[in-house]
Amino acid sequence: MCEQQVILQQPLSELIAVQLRKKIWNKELLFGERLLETELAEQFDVSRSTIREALRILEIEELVVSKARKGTYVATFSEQDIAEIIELRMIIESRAFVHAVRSMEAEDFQKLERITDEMKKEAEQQNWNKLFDLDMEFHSYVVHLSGNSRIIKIYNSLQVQIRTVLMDLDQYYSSFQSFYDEHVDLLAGLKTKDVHIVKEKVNKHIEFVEEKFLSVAG
Amino acid sequence: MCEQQVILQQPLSELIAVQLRKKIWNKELLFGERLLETELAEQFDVSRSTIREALRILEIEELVVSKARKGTYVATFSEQDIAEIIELRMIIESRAFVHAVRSMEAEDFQKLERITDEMKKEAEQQNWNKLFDLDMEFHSYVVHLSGNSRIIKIYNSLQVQIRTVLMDLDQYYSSFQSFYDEHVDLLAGLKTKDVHIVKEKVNKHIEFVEEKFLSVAG
DNA sequence: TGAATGTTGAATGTCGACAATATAATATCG
DNA sequence: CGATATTATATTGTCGACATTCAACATTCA
Repeated sequence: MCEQQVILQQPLSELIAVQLRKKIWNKELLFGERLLETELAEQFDVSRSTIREALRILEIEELVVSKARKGTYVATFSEQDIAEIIELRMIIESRAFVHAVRSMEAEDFQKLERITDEMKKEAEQQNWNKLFDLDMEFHSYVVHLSGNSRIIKIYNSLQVQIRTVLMDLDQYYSSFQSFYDEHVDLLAGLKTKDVHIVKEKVNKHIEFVEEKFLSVAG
Repeated sequence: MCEQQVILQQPLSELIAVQLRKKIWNKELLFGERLLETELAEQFDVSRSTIREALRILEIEELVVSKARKGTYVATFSEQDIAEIIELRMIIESRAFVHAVRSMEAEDFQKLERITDEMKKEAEQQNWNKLFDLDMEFHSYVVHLSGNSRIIKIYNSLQVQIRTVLMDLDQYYSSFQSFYDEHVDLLAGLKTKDVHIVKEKVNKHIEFVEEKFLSVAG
């Protein structure tokens, strides 16, 4: 019962950043909404300095935009933004998948197979949230195989953005099955170990996601 | 004579970040050196909060590394790091140059020609600093043509890192002429408007820079 | 002697307050 | 009455101090 002193490994600001991210995903904070440091400080019961540092973290992820002496706002994603995100994703993933073809071993394939198996289950239960987590896990795993920490960092931020945009269409988005199929197809491509095929499948997959994207922005 | 109140458009932290960056480039701060917030605050005559925000900016550029409750250090660039930087640069630039082929117009070519002309002058005077500025300008210009603000942001950070590493070999680096020739060749490639040729020349150019890079790290 | 454990000093994390600036609301003038 | 100038308020930028944590050293005991 007693509220024990919590020992923090992470700075408080990072925890706040996580919470803010969730609030955006849950639409407790809306796109374009202004974020008042004072207000947030009171709400989370921390100082403004801590809030400021948390906002910087979100700014790196481009989830919020702040202008000097004007304030910080939850990002809005225009069609232009979405096009940019997709282009960047395409660049990183096509490189990563081609890279992966050369380096993937048995255990890597097992890992991806396990993920798609889970996807199948969640797709049947139409659990969009879990499905999306698995999608992120799938793609992250492949990107991580590249071993380039800078690219991985960029990709992580990018995924946060993608998730933010896609969370917007959870209720509209219904093709759970085809979402699963897409990943099975992608995995099958990797198994061929044929660079050309993989490249093609990755681009096709991203175009598939792109369609979903644009149905929101448009 | 009177020290007038300076009106700042930018936050102080950004100005501090610029100065810190220069200090690193000028080797007033060495790779791996620990940065004490208190010390820097006193040195720049600002508060620790301001220093902290400046360090976050440099952290995004991967010019410093900070570990929670441990401290922040000027980055060190291992061979692995340099390989990562080169890979990322290659990915971004090859895309950007191919993109540019389709969109470049007369004035863009004039701009690049003006830059290479200046490079020739500076190469003759063996002014490595200026030469490098022009190199950054040349490549930035092409990347900016892509119009993808996210990629541009990433590229800007990347260039800071590249510059940081290359500044290390100013005295060792002597092939000014070939550095200039490289860019002329690159520009000639663009003029052909042949995607295949451009791709090849970009990769060749980056390999050229890579050699210089690795001579430091190794 | 050496490993484990306290102790101390220094540096980061966090805080609340003040200063500078932008937005708004109001007043003034043509 | 509309447009501009002025004041007022709200919000970000900056500051210095306190709290917490880490690393190095000293101390104790096997």
